Amino acid sequence: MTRKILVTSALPYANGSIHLGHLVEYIQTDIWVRFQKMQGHTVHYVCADDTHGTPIMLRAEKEGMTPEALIEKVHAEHSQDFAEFLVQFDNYYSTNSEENRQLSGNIYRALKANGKIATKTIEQYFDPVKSMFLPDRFIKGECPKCHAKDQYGDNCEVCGSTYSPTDLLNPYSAVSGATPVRKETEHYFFKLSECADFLRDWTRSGTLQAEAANKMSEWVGETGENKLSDWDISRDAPYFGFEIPDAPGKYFYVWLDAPIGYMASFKNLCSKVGLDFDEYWKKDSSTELYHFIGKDILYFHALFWPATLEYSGHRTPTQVFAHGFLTVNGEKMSKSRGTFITARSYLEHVKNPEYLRYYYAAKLNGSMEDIDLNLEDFVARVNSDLVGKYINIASRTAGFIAKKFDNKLIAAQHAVIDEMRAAAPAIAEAFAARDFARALREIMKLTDAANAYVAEAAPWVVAKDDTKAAELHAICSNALEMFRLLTIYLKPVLPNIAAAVEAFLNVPPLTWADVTQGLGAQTIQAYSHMVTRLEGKQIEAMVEANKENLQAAAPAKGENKVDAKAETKAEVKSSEEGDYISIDDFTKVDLRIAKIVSAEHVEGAEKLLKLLLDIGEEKPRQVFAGIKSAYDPAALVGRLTVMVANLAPRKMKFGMSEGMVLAASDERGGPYILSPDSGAQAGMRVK
RNA sequence: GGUGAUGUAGCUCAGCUGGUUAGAGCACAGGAUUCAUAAUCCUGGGGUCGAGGGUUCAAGUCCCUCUUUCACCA
Repeated sequence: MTRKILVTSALPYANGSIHLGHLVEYIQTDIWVRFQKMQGHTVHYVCADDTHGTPIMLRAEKEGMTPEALIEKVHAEHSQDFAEFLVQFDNYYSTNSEENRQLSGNIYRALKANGKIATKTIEQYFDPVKSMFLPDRFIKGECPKCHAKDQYGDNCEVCGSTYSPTDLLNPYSAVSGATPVRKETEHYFFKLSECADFLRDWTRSGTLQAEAANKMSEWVGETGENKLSDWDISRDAPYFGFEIPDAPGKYFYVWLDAPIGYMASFKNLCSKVGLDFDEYWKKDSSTELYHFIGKDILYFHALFWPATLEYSGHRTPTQVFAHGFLTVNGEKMSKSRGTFITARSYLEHVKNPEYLRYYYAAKLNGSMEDIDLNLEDFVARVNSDLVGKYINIASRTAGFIAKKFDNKLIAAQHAVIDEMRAAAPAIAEAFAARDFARALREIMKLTDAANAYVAEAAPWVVAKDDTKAAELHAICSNALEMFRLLTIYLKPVLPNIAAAVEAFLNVPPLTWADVTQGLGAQTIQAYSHMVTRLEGKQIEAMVEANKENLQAAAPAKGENKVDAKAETKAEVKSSEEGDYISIDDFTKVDLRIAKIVSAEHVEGAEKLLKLLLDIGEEKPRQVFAGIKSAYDPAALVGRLTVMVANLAPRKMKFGMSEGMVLAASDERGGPYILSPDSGAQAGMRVK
């Protein structure tokens, strides 16, 4: 029976590049989709860039471009990266689309008609300098529990406690540095609390992996527990997103319209190729809908999303497949170790995307466990399995067919071939269950059997005896039939190699059904090598290159809005490592607490503020600091900060600069100047 | 802190509802082979299955405590 299947991967945030962590998901999904297509099913694989929200708005502003221009640029980069990794979307769209605006509006109206929308006035922090309400991530301050400084508005990374931004002590805006004020605002809520019974049933009805269902039980609670609270789906202007239809100045929170982006991308596909949108999304649809996601966004896909669909009159997902994260060499990806590797960087150094596809496939088993990219193992595994075993079967036998038989095969027949055919259902089952690791173990076992067959049949011996030409012909034809069968099994993982094999064997694109059809008496093309070995040097170069990127304080690396936090933690950790300096090196730097006596704009300077800093000397130091973009001079006067007091004075266009103010920044924001704890006095040595 | 996962040979991983001397690939050692971009085949060494306790005729597999690593806590 031909199934109609709609598949999605999570939408990457249009705020950074695709990296190897992202690719776990797209490669996993792509393999599954290609497998299902080979089965003859009708499959549509759609995705899109997730383009809305405060981080995009602020980044566009920082880069001096419109959000639309930013997301267009990123969309082109993402599309290119995916294409080169052979991730074959049927449509790769954007959440900032007309289809999405309409669908989001329609769903909102349907939810409202269903009594699932409520409004509530809440009090939130407001940045008086930027005139905007601040998301939790953009408020920092002192942890109310452990008093650690500079913690985010939702939880403390030092003591791990969670709280709301209004609990923070001495809060400040991470956008402008200004002290935020509390301000009331009306927000729109989706009444998730009323959906508990539905969600309890839905999450336990086989739509989730067992581990994920457990996790959801924890969140949904038992009947009567009322663990779910309503979901805040609105944000105030300024916000880059969709304005709520009947609420001027209010915008849909990015996580409301992001999953609707799946629908919008599909709708766009429908208009291009003439599909029936409603057939796939109507309430009683008989089609199948699968979402591949990372375990970090289960909450959105297993609670908000099915509830949104259910109560807006749509079908709910058939299944949600969550996968784990990627570690590199057993640790979180780290920029300082050079293991925070972008898709682009991989393509530049390693080039062949199928190595990575194969390695990921060999590790993925359909569970939520993290998978490890061990770079040494990667090289060994790819070379051994792909080149040494699989490709070798053709490489070692095709020569005889060319030299002795004018590239003609004879019909193949052998017990090993039968064994390979018999394995097809088990391999298919493993692929379908997303246990690619098991599928590949089976396939490599068969590959070993093929090589053992060739070794035992010893065609190079048979070839020396002209009376045994028929035997030689049979051996090599058998081996190439085995090679063809293995290619069918590997095709979802290695589409390019499979295409090369199809050309070599002179056959139309292989499908799963071709397992039962023998190659027969067939003329093939001359063999040319299809895969070269991966050199350890390429990996080393890639890692080195990614280390260099860090020092260049380079362009934004990829981050999902949810990934972003994980990355923050990783960086905190990694900064403790790396090369060491001696204490003597450090004490050469004379760091002093400085009081900002005055701060003013510098005429003609785009980035600079002129500061006068009191460090206990007779006369305050004059320092030019490149912090104009983030600080209002008036807000700086009177603050304490840290300066380098023994930096050689430097003559600048605007006057002498007699030191340097320390500030933190990277692609996530900044600069943020430092502040000492209360009690510090101007002139104190920092050591 | 709470919750869910996780810890099996040097490395990466299998081990289903508990049942013979714990498996694979890679790496390593010895042998064979030379068709294949040193690939392939055969043989072998190597693990008190994170630690401790318990249930059972029998536990890597179930229960408890501790511990490692990861994630989530909207």
